Amino acid sequence: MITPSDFADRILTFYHQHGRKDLPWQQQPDAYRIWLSEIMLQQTQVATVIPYYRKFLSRFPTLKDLASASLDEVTSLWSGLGYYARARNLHKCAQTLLNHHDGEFPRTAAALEALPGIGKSTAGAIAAFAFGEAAAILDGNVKRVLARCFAVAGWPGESRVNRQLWQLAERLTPAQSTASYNQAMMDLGALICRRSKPACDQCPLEDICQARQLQRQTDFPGRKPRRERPTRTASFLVLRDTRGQILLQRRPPTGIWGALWCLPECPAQETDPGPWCAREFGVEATDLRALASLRHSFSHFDLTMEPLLAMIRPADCRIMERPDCQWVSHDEALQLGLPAPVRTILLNLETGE
DNA sequence: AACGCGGGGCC
DNA sequence: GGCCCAGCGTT
Repeated sequence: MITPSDFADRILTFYHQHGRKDLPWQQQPDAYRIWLSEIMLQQTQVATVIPYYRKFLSRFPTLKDLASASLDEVTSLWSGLGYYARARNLHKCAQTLLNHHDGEFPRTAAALEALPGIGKSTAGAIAAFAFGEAAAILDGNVKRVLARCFAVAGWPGESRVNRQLWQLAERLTPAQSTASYNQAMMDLGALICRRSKPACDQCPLEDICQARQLQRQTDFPGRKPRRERPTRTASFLVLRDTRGQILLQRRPPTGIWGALWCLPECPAQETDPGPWCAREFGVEATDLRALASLRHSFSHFDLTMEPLLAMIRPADCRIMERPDCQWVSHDEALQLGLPAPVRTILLNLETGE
């Protein structure tokens, strides 16, 4: 079995030869930029994150700017990136730092982990990249590299497997050059030790990788047990007044699309959306017309969305007075924090009529 | 159509 | 500590 120091040497050599050193958040690697990028990189690939990262940094150059922004503005910039709890936690974390930490990030992984949206791996990444702490990380890339190299069987979602991988990660992470090592492990997972078609001939661990010796690379890490995904259907109302304004409703603060602006969702059991509209919003919807339905998948169910276009009678246009609702123009709507499929429905409205 | 991806919240 | 929740992009 390879010694931790030989392992780290190989990874660091790989870093110097092939590691990514030109990512946007590596240019001025302060804690704010590292944190922002790490939160975005949870569940999301580098290529997707880059435009969002630039947008955020340009609108919120400092932690203070982010903390003093409204949640609405943060979710609006986050719109389309998914897992919106990350945006809520990002905003909350910025305010916590301003209010309780003198506007500074704590400098240890242990203290970082206490902040909203920062778990063990993200804490390790920030501590290592921003402050040089010898903290281990275990993101999806590192899990794949370690699971293959050491043939760790089982799905990392199982706590036994997760513990084993953390133990390996911590044992192998070097006390020096930790940031380069961590970056290299992520790069190795993302570029070489890919989920499918790993480029083993370019891997610095090729000769010691147990999965490769077994010719079973893609069996590691073990897959998440399959579960069937139910399908739900719901109608979403595009209520338009005579001036072409549209009614949007804010989602509850947590849960699906939490705190985002959405088209009013008419429950599936409502056979006739007209009366529901009258009860719920006190408006009379006329000229109901079905728009093209779309399928949207969540991690644990599929949603068939059936958009319904309806007119609001002129007399009803402004009777709507609810704090969770607003009438907006088409263009204003697109500026808000909308779930991706709602954005699609509104964009189709322009072209698809 | 499957798969992969970190963390929070609840019990 | 175990279980559920969550939204995209990629393959």
